[in-house]
Order: sequence, then C-alpha cells, then structure tokens
Amino acid sequence: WCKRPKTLKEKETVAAEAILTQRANWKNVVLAVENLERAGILSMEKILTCGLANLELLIRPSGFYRLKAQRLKVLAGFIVDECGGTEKAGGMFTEQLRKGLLSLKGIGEETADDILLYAFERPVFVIDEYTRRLAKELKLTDDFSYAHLQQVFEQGLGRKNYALYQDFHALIVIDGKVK
DNA sequence: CACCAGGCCCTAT
DNA sequence: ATAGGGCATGGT
Repeated sequence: WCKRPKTLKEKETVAAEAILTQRANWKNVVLAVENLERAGILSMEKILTCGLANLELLIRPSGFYRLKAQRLKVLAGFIVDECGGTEKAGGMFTEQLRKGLLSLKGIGEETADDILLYAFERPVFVIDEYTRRLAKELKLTDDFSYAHLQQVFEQGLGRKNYALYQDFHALIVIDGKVK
C-alpha cells in the first residue's frame, strides 16, 4: 500500500489487501485488486453481498483464493454488521476492535494490526516479515515474539501517531523489497 | 522446472 | 507449548 489511505474506499481496499497479501507475492495481490475494482466489489458492503463463487474467481491470482474469499466475507460481516461500517467503527476502542478482529477465523495479529493501522487509523505498529528481518539484522532485541517486537518499535518511535507508524512501516517494506 | 511470497489454522506430539 | 502440513497462484 505504501501510501496513506485517505478516502473510505482506499481504507476498505487496504483492509481487503491485508487478507489478500497473506503469504502472497504483492504483484499477485495487485492483480486480484484490479479484478475487484473492475467488478465494482471494492467495498465491505459489496464483498458481503456478492456471491462467494464470484468472489473466489476475482481474487484467484492472490493464491489460497478459497480460504481468502471466506476470510474476506468474515471480515466484511464483522465490519458491516458488528461495527456498523468502517466509519462507525471510529467510535469503538482500539482494544475492543482488535479483540473482535482476532476472534475472526483467518485474521491473526499481523492482519488485525494492518487493518487497525491503515483502515481505522489507530496507532498500532504492524509486525510483519520485513519488520522481523530488520529487527534481526539490527539486533534490536533477542525476543522476536510479536508482542515484544511491537513494543520495541512503538517505544522507539516515541509518539503514538498513526501517520508516523504508517510511513515508518512503509519504509521498512520498501527497504526490505530492495533486498 | 524448481522455489518463493508482507499468514493463519489445525493436528499430532 | 511447539513443530509440521495444508492452503494455490503467478513471479523470477
């Protein structure tokens, strides 16, 4: 994503990408998103109401497409039905939202935090493969568990600011891709 | 033609 | 608690 999502559509797109990118080449995620865009299914409401078989077909390039179609449905159901939509969820506490996301099948810590940071603009630092590698190379710590790494980065960055976290994480990903 | 990519769940020790 | 297998496609 590499850019701050501003519009509602951009935020919901990123939420979908959080699932599509699970163990997938980013180029393939782009193909899947382009398909969704063409079909006009780039919103939580449309994902919730469109046919499962159709959704599977559209996101096929991203791999694990049957699992991911289910996961998208579950996520959309949570956001639309439980939260009253992406906008309405703004009134919920971050911890409550995180617990809710983590209770969904197919959404683990990284995916949940991706959604919290980019779709809900909560100051939650995302720990992914690239972040983990960076922490290892720089020997920032010897405890590479998710919770501890997250605490290390959040402490290190000082201010709890979602835009700062978005930009910093994007830079880690860009740097990681250069290899 | 192999091997891999920004996870996560389930099962068997 | 923790290691290992399954999920699936297109890129390199």
